Amino acid sequence: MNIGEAASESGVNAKTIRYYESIGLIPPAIRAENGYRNYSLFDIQTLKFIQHARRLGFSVKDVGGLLELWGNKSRASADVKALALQHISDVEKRIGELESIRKTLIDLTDRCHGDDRPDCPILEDLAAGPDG
Amino acid sequence: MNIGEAASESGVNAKTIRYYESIGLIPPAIRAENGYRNYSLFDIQTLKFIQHARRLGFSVKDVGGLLELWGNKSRASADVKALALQHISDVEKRIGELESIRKTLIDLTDRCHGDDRPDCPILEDLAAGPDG
DNA sequence: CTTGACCTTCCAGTGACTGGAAGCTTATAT
DNA sequence: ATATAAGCTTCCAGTCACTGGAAGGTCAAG
Repeated sequence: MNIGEAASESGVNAKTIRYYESIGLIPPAIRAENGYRNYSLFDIQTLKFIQHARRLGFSVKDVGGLLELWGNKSRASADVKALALQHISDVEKRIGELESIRKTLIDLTDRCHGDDRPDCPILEDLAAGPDG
Repeated sequence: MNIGEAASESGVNAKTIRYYESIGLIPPAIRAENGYRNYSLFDIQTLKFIQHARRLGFSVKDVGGLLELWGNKSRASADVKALALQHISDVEKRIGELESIRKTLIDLTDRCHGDDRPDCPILEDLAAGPDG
């Protein structure tokens, strides 16, 4: 399977596949006689795994760790769970930050009349800061 | 005021201040005879404004727009409000995505026993995909 | 036999900084 | 006075995870 087909099968962009190879996330693809990369069904499976983990917000580095655990028959599920739990905690932290930002923004926009008059509490508060 | 003091007064890293100058977010600082950048209280105010807007997750480009509106006496508050409302919608979208990711991750980790046995639903589901 | 769709490599750009090197200037301690 | 440390300058490189584009080789269809 050429890289284009591998891309559409796995859902990972061809350019991204080459990129993953270049950073060592996946091993170098076997080449055909013409130099084209050749992918097996297992490679597609790996790419899909990567895609799913990335969609869940795992960093590429974390995905590397997950791939290793995935390929390692003797790994403990505790290792995987630890990585996932840490990621959940990161995600929750980020959600909390965004919620707080959202609250502030809604508060600001509620107080801005939003017409053609020039005075604007949003700008005033940005100038004054969170406590002003 | 030198850049170091401007940094601690405004809360914006000295390196970041130079960066903002280099990309044109702030005008080039006036220089002292020794070549050092010199900042006024108004500059500090501007840097604080930038810092607050960045903390609320506005992109640097958006901050540029806000700064313009802030400095433009004839601007309409509607313009500011529109920018803020768009940003709220972006933030909410991102929160939604993260919530969905969080749900999936919690579901996965709940089903992973997390001990020293090697079988792990997290890895299995990452391999199988969101529907598998 | 040519067109167009693939594939290859390599380089550059994105956003928003951050780190570090090399070389000034200034302030402090002795 | 001098040594040292802190602070300033510029410029280049690296981060993260791609993405776009140029220049060129290969392949299948009309």
